[in-house]
Amino acid sequence: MTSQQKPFYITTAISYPNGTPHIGHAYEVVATDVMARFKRLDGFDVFFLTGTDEHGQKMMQTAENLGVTPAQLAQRNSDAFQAMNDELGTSYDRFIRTTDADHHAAAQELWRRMEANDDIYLDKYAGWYSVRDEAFYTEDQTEVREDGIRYAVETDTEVAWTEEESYFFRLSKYQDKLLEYYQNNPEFGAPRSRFNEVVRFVEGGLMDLSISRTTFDWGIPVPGNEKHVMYVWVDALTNYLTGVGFPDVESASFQKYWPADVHVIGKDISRFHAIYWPAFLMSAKLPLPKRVMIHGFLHNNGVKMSKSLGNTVSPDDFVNRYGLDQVRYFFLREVPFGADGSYNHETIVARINGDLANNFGNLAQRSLSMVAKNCGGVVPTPGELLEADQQILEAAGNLLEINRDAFSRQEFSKALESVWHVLGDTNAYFAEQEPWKLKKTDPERMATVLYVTIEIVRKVALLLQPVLPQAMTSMLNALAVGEGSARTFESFDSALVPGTELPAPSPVFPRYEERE
RNA sequence: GGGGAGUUAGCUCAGUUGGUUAGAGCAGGGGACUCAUAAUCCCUUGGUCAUGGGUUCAAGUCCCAUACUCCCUACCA
Repeated sequence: MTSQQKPFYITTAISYPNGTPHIGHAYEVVATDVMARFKRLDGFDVFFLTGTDEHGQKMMQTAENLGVTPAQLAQRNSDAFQAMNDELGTSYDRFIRTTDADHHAAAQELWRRMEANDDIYLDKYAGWYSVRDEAFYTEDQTEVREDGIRYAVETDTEVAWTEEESYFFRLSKYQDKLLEYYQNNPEFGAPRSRFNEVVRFVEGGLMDLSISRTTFDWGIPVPGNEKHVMYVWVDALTNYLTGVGFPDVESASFQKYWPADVHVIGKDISRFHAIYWPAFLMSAKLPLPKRVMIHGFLHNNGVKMSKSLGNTVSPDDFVNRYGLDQVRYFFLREVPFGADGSYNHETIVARINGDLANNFGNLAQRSLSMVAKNCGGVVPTPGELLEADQQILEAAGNLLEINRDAFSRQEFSKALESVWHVLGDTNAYFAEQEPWKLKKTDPERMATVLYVTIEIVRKVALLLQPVLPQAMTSMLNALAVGEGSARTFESFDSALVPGTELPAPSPVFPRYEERE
């Protein structure tokens, strides 16, 4: 890392660890990891933050039910989330926990800054409260039924008029400022349809936000009033600042990385990230993140996962069954990022066998094994390049720019599609040139065709490292590509050196075979 | 109730500021090849672009209506 490298700060949402991780968590983390790896290979100084959001009433309750302390529960499940990250090969730079000491300091400093800006006041939070739901409802969300008791319409639970002292954040003050920011930064929220929902919501008017609680104490105390703990979202969102050194705004880390380039989040929490978070930051007089990328949900065969249906799949099961790189590839290739997606066994196997094993794996294997058998196991020396050679090389050569462009908008499936288009053309090129015939008629021409083919495999392997880190390491090893800068995008436009000795090739992507 | 997105080949989806015979991948059918992971290549069958109107010399692409699907409408990725 040199100081000249451009910084790139990317985050996932932090997970609420009152349960163990599922496919949805894995999906988000993998996508973010791919983005981080891509940027690193492209010469950026990347900081990748992920972690767990451990405070709040639900954690307390879950802990109580399990007969452990909140801290114990948080530790246990946070560890499970970190283990998932490690299993998925996630290249995070820090795994943050909202129970970390520096995070306490950061959240309290954010609070003080908002307070100093006159955006926090003490009032009463009143409404129809359902003890069972732990939620307040507005009058029109409730109804008095025949028994004379008032119920929450949505959940059929009894409600009672309750008043609780609470600090409020002047969110209403930021309505126009937010709309102006959206207007001036049309790429702030993506995809467009999700961002529209956010904008419409703000246009509909913003009410001040209750940002503290007095009914439990598992949280970060409000500075100057220990009776209150911070609302969990004030606490949670601040993690993005803590991760890079806040409250020390003069620190090298904070100076370099803040504001964040991308917050990757799920569609259920877009409001917190695209409305509350920028408002908090405006209030605290801190720069705003550049982009909030909102992804969709994955459904098992179109059906939502649930424990009672018995169709839950843990990331663990997935990886053990299909393989890590295979799962990473499937996540990013199958579903346009931002849209909801569906997965099932057949589709996954089709991707693994069709795309990875057949189109790509086999192309590498057929060309490399010909090199091994007919070129003395070294990178062949190409002769004069014909038009067919130049065309296919040019198509592959364009891939880096195409991928940069797609990645800048987190369009992973588009990026991968462009790569596989070239792989398809390369298979056609290979078949058309018939190097196995040239072996007898024109060995020099054969050498050229093989060279062109394995050079394309090299370019593609470089590009696919973010998605397929393990397999592409093998692939680049098979091409005797050196470590270090030879494996970054800096070397994309260079080429294999004729005469370089190559190891004996073996298939990189096994086909998925059904068990009997 | 209000708001957003969508409805294109069997399946998953592309279709730029409206312009000639609507595309891709997978699946299906036929053929070729033998370097390769029974992989690959070539050819090919599939669409009245949800429905009904309208604007236009010209509409999948703009406008209106209808039907259906999904999502948002204040705290689970």
